Amino acid sequence: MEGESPQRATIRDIARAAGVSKSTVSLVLNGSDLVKPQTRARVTEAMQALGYVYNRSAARLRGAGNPVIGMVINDLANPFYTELAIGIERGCQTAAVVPFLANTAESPVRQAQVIRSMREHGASGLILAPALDTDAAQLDALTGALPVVFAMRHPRGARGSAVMPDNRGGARTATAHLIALGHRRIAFLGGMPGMAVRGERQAGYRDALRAAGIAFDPALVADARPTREGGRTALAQVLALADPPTACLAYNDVVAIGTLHALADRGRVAGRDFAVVGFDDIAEARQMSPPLTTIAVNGEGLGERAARLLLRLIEQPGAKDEIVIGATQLVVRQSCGARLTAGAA
Amino acid sequence: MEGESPQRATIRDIARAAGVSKSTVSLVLNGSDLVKPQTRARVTEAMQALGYVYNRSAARLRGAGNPVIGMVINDLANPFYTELAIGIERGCQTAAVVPFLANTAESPVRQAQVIRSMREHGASGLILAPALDTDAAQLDALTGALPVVFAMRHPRGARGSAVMPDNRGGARTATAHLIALGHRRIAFLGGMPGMAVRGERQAGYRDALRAAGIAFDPALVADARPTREGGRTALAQVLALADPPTACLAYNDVVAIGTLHALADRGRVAGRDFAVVGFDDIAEARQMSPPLTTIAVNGEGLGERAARLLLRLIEQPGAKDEIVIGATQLVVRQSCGARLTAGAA
DNA sequence: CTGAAAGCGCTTACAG
DNA sequence: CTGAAAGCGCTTACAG
Repeated sequence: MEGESPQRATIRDIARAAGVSKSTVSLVLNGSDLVKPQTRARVTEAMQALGYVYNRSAARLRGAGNPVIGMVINDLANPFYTELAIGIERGCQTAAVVPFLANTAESPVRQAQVIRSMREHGASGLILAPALDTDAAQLDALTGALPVVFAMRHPRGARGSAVMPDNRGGARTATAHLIALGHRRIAFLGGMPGMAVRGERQAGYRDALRAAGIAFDPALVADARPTREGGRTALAQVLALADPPTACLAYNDVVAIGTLHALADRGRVAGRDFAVVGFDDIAEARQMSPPLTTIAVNGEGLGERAARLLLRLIEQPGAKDEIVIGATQLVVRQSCGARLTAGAA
Repeated sequence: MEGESPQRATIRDIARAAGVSKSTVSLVLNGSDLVKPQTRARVTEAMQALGYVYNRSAARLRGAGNPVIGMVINDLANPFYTELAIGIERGCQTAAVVPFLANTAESPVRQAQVIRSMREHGASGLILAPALDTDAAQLDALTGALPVVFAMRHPRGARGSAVMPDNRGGARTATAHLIALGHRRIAFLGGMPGMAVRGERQAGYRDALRAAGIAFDPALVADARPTREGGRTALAQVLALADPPTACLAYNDVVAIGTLHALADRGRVAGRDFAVVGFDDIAEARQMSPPLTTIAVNGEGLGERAARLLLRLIEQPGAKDEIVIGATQLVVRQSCGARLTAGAA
């Protein structure tokens, strides 16, 4: 039954065993209907008996078979990017392609290495959540003629498609929500200058302020690394102000969660003593105490769309690059104090 | 400069351009010192000019070059497994190998598919954090003669190496810590019956109870999915007891974090009103409010060791399988109330 | 429906 | 030090 051969069985081994030619075996492998059912059965049996496993690399060398793609993620330790990666992987499943994974940890140097490596390993396309400070020109040189779709960030000037959420619109909605709740001094917390995504979210924040006739106060934006720790320090910074804010929009959920913890440390409760709204809606957001109000971006969905887009680009070499902007949605939970304030209003 | 050719340049293109033979190009590619420096320079220039990228698949077909490996993860959405994956990926970097990634989401069916797929794509070995209810015999058939190293769970009877933490010892230490703090009624929260890792951790918990002469009370163990949500429900279950516990050991950190949130919801503060200890020490644990006392397992380190072990197994086909058990360490923070109780004692 | 032949991009002896 | 030749496991026309 098992008959595990020492060497991996090849197409010619099974041809010999089934008493047919290599071509015939290849035909059944590819599901051709040129093969007589009886022959096909003999071949299939032989494959079972010899424990045959198809060699896709050999097929690909000859120019056939499913592609392999590379996913290059800037920060897998951030739950949002994990969700993105899960979505990409799922998008690949349906097409029976298997993705390479690399985590660059925001290092452009590492990023260059892995892109090179993935190309050498035969990746037919790349999904790239680019590292901070990625140089567009260098990237173009690296990716060559390969289809690439950027996720979340699109390095200015780089060639390629992209899928990202409506950062500006989402931030505008979130801020408007806070304003509707009666807040006038609203901080923008976390993220570092130069982060493109943060720039967009901050623009949405200012849009909403302007629409409500609230002057933008630079003292209310606190830079910090986009981590839980960053959220803590950013909150501390604005709370120390002479005229502190009563609410904040966080750069992302991880930062927002940091602020929630920092609030708890001070014995203040989010949603009652201070309003916080996040961005991303990672799985964790719903689980917090109090549950985090946030802008849902659907990271898995974005990942899946990126995968599908890339697969299409690979299939149709002439296809033009595309930018897809995913819709966002305000998810009201408790950290913004909506119910309380709404009830009081 | 750029000269991106329509077709990918091959070794013979660059041979022609440099005025040498294919063999010579191959030699410089592999860093042989049989090539005159001047010749090497000419070849290297030609590679630059033609934008040559090495085709590792072709090399591997011929039996050379670095391997590619597959990492198959049961639950990438759990931060612990993300850390494991990051470690694996890092372990691969040093050896210049690139890993395939698949997330099985605990589905043995999906797991079988991806293993097959990765073999077809030429993976020379597998790191497997197996899905629940993985059938050892079926798995053995799937992995064939391939080196495999299991991470975290080793399906009973399956062939392969493994790297996992000292679950029993860690749980024993954690429980003993709680006992030393004065607790007598200590719950074991989360995880489902049949999970191997949970069995080990629970055994350690009972070891410590026995050593302290505390009778094991089955009412104090609450099954629940190993998620934040599971942690909430498990805590609710034991708190509803007539004679509720004053402390708990959670199956893992994610569960522990769920209990922390559930406590906060009830206006109780962990470490003062109730002691909680987790298991894994994911990055998040330190960030909680209050910070989570837990058993550090070093997920990234485990992943890195798994990668190294696999690489060694691939390199030395004769090598025997190995089981490596990683040491664990109690990290005392605040959720166990150590300082308070210790001060009071 | 099936077989013989060429070739994908490399590496590896084997000669020179 | 460098070149000609065979072969890794497949697929693809091309004949029969």
